[in-house]
Amino acid sequence: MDAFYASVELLRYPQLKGLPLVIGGSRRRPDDALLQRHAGQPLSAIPVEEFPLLKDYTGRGVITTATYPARQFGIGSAMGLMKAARLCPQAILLPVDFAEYRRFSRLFKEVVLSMAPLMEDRGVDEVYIDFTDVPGGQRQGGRALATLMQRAIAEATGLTCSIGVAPNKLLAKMASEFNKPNGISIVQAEDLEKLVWPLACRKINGIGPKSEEKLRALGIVTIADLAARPRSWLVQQFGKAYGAWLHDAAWGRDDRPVVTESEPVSMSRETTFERDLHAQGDREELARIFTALCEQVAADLQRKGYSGRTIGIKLRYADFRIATRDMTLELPIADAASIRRAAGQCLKRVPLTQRLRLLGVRVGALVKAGEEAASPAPLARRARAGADPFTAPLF
DNA sequence: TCTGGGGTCCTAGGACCC
DNA sequence: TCTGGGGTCCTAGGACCC
Repeated sequence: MDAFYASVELLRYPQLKGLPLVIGGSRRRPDDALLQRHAGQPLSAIPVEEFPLLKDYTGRGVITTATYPARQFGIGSAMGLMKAARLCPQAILLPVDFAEYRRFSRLFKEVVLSMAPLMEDRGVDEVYIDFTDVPGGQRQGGRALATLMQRAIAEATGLTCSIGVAPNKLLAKMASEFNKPNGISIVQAEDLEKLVWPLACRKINGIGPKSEEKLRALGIVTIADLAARPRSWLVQQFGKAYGAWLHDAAWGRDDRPVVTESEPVSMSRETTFERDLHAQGDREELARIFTALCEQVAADLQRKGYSGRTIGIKLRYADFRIATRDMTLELPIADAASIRRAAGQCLKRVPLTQRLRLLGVRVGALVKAGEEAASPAPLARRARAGADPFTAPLF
C-alpha cells in the first residue's frame, strides 16, 4: 500500500491532499484540541490552517510515514521528528492511529483474498500473493490481474497500492518498488541483468545498513557487483548461510513459498519514556510502567488465546545501548501477575546504574491456550535426569 | 539533533543429555 | 591423567523488516 498511514489519514482529511504531511509516533495526540474545537462538524470541513505543524512539536518520536509532497523535502520513514521539523517546519503532523490503519488493512486483504486465496500476510500494509493458479492470472504476464486488483482495492478502500509481479518473492518485492505510487511492474527472469543488477545491494530485501556497509568496504555497491563475486568467496566473507543467500539473491534465485498461515512466536510491549528515567530516582514511576507493560502483554496474550514459557525484559539506556534478559519457566503463563514476577527476576540480573530510555516486556515460546501439555520437553528431561540408573537405560 | 513499536530469524557459548 | 561425538535447550545480542 502506498504511504499507507498517511493515505488513510487523507481519507479523513481530504483537505490535506497535496500538502506535506507526516505521521509520527507520540503518545499525546496533536490533533486532539482540533477535534474538540470542531466537534460535531465533518472532519473534512476543518480548515487547513488549524492543523498542528511539525515545527510546533516537542518531544521524542520518529516519522512512520511521510506523504510524497513531504518526501520532496528529504523527509523519510524512521527519521527523528525534531530533525524532520528542521527540514520541513510547515509540514502537518498527525499522530498514528493504529486502530484505523488495521481496519483498512483488513479491508484491502479481504479484497486480495477474494481474488487470489494464496496470500501471505507481511504486516499491516503488505502481502505476497501466489496467483500461479488463479484463472486469468497469466494474462498479459500478470498485468491483467494486477490491474483488476488495484481497481478493486481502490473501490473498497479509496487507497492506492503498487504491485510487483515476478517468478518469486525476492524479485516481486523489488519489482513493487519500481513504479510507486499506484504502479505495476513485471520482472521476468530474463530481465535480471537489465532491471535488477544496476540497483544498489541495499534494495535487496534482507540487506540492511550493516551488510550494505560491509559490502561497500569490499568494493561491492551494485547487485551486479555482488553477482560477480564467487559464491565460495561470499561464504568466506559472510558465513555459510548468509554468504550463500547473498549469492542466490544477486542471481534472482528464491524458492521460498508463499506462506498463508503461521503461529506467533512472541508477543511484547515496550515504551520509550518522555524523559530518561533512573532506577533509583524514578523508582515508583518505573515500577508503574513496568507493571502496566506486563498487564498489556497479558491482555494481548489472553485476547489472542496464547500463553508462553519464556519471559523477558528489554532495556534501552540513555546512550542507546540495549540489554535483554529472559528466563524460561516450566509451564506457560499468560496472567499479568506471573509475568510481572518473572520479569522482575529478569530485571534483577541487569545493570541499573545508568538512566533508562526504554523498557519492554516480552513473552516467547508461545503455545495456544489449552495446548500447554504439548510442550513437555524440559519436564521430560528433568524426569529422566532424576530417574534411577538401574531402571532407566543409560544409553 | 536525534533515533518508535512490534515482530522474525540467526549466531554462539554453555549446560546437559545419551 | 586425559579424554568423543553427537543432539537439544537456554540465554544474550544483533541484523533486519514493516
